[in-house]
Amino acid sequence: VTAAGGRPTLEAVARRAGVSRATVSRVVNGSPKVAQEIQARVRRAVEELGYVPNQAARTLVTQRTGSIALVLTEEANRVFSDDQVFPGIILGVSQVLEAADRQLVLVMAHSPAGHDRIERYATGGHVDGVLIASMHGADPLPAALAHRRIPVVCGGRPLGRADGLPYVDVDHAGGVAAAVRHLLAGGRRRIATIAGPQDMVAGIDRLAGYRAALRDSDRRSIVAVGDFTRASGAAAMRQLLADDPELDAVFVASDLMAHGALRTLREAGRRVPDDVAVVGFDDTEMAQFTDPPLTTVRQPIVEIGRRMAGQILRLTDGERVEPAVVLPTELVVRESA
Amino acid sequence: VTAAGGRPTLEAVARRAGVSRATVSRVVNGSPKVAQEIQARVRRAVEELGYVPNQAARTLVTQRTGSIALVLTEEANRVFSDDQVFPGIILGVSQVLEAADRQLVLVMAHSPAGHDRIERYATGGHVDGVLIASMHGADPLPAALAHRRIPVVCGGRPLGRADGLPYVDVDHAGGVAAAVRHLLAGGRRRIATIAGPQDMVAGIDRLAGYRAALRDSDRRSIVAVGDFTRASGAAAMRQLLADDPELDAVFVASDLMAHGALRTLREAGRRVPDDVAVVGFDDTEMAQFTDPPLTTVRQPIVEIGRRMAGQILRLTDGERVEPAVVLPTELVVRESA
DNA sequence: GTGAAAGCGCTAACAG
DNA sequence: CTGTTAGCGCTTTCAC
Repeated sequence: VTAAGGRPTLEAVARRAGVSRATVSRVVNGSPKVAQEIQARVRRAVEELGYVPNQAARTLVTQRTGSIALVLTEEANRVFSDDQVFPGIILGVSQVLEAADRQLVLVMAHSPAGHDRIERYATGGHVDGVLIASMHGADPLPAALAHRRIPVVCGGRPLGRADGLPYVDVDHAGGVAAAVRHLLAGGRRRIATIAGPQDMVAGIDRLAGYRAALRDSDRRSIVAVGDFTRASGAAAMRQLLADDPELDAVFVASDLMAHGALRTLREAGRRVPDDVAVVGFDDTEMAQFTDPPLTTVRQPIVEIGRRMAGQILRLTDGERVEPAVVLPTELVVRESA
Repeated sequence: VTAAGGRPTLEAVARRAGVSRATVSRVVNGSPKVAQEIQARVRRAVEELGYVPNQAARTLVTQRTGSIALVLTEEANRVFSDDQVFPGIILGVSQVLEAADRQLVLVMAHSPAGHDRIERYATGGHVDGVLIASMHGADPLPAALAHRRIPVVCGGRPLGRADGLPYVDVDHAGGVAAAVRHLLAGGRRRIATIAGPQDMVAGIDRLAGYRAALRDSDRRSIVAVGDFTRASGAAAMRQLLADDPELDAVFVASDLMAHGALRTLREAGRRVPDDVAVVGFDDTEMAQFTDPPLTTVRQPIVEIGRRMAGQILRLTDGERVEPAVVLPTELVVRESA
């Protein structure tokens, strides 16, 4: 008795081992109450036939899939950017899930239609829980899934009212404050910022952090907004230079934008850090290789993924989790400031 | 009648609409031969109950899952690198699969044990086909899956004898040849190379291409080997400078290593391109922002993903595919050479 | 300890 | 066009 795909079924193994399906099932699932001798016989049959359990059948009865979805609702170019945020999260998540013998199912939704597909996907019982790693706007997906009683954990503090959904984020404000303090301690007087997009938590929180830090020190804020890409950083830096030619420092909300800003400064003939100090955010590997190497704020991206995975595992096991996990950030000083 | 998860079943919808399960199934699956009136009635019931088909049940009978696995068998740090190769492939694959209404299942195997898990995963009928995007050594996985009759497409020419498995790769040799020709045309006489790891196709093919191109021109080859990381590029450049202080050009097998090499050259007081010309490979976004911007070889990473997805879809539909798809590369000239 | 039997929720002939 | 009837391959009481 073999399955449609030509693969052997439980029945086939049972026949070969001369036992019932129930017994084979017990052995395969590691039930302790099966005689040693029979266990051995069954295992041999499994081996010889190359039997592998059919997941669909198993899921149908157990109502569990053993997989967790990681949803990336982003426009293509952002996932494809090299700030390492998404790859880092993916890495952290997969490490933990692999250790827990769960499958990671990466689901991307570029199009708006993709959103529906994902809801159907999760609701269809394809996965036991969902991790949402989008950091954009007020995403309705988390709430929609939660409403369907599907365990959800968000990466990044959810905007809008995804009331009480558990999330994992980093201490943006703390990192920015450290950066600004460092600039002030270095004697900088006109500290500008290149902010990230204001529909993303990272963009919002980092700009807010900058404003708060400057307010404390009584300096005025000088702001340009980018979208976390190098090109936007380069453009924002030009803007800033035009707005205030006297500026002597700039806190840039991402290393990528900082890279762009460095190029603009170079083209404008400003020396870094002599004329203008530059601080980035993310501590990408790249930051060590720019000219000059970038002072930046380190955030534990991979750890975010690990925590998210940890939380969702707990949730799918019916346990409670803390509503918010906020990981620390840290200033890394290099030559640029 | 609702499922264990509290979700409504086909039966529930059928009851509510006053028809049989079969009819509901037809409507849900878009069969044309159902009376308009009844269709409407069923759809309304579906809507009201918030019915979503149970995938496990569907898969159990159709023997199809509608999902494709993309396997990344790499050590963490490489997937986590910012050369954009993996993200690019993921992007391309997901675009095509999304358009075909198939789910992408990303599967990572960092540990050796993970390899087995993946084989079980695919063999367990979790997916209809497998895409393998590892570019390392002679991976046994592709052949193992193929042996299990599971459709497989490789990203990158498989090393070892994964006999006749279809793959998608780029024209490494062609790109390198263009790079070396460009250097020669610029009057460079001592052209070194920083090669990639020699257990990866990209590393092997690019070094072979460099050797072939130089052989044609009668110059001697000067080689250092890195592992595609910036740090290794920096180290290899130091090596090269020690080996041949007179060198006036270097072809680097990846932009990341080229970035590292640029830093070493800067530290050594060599001007680029005046003293030493540098050419990279990959055309990452970063290449436009290095100092100076990097001349490099562009490869259509996203397109690789798209093609892989296209091939696997064909395969799962029982069609034949060409055994090898090789995409063109192109030299992009900027200030560094 | 082990087997028999009853489904999990859905699709796909086959009748009508 | 619609309903009836078998299962898909597995887990899980419940008897023995």
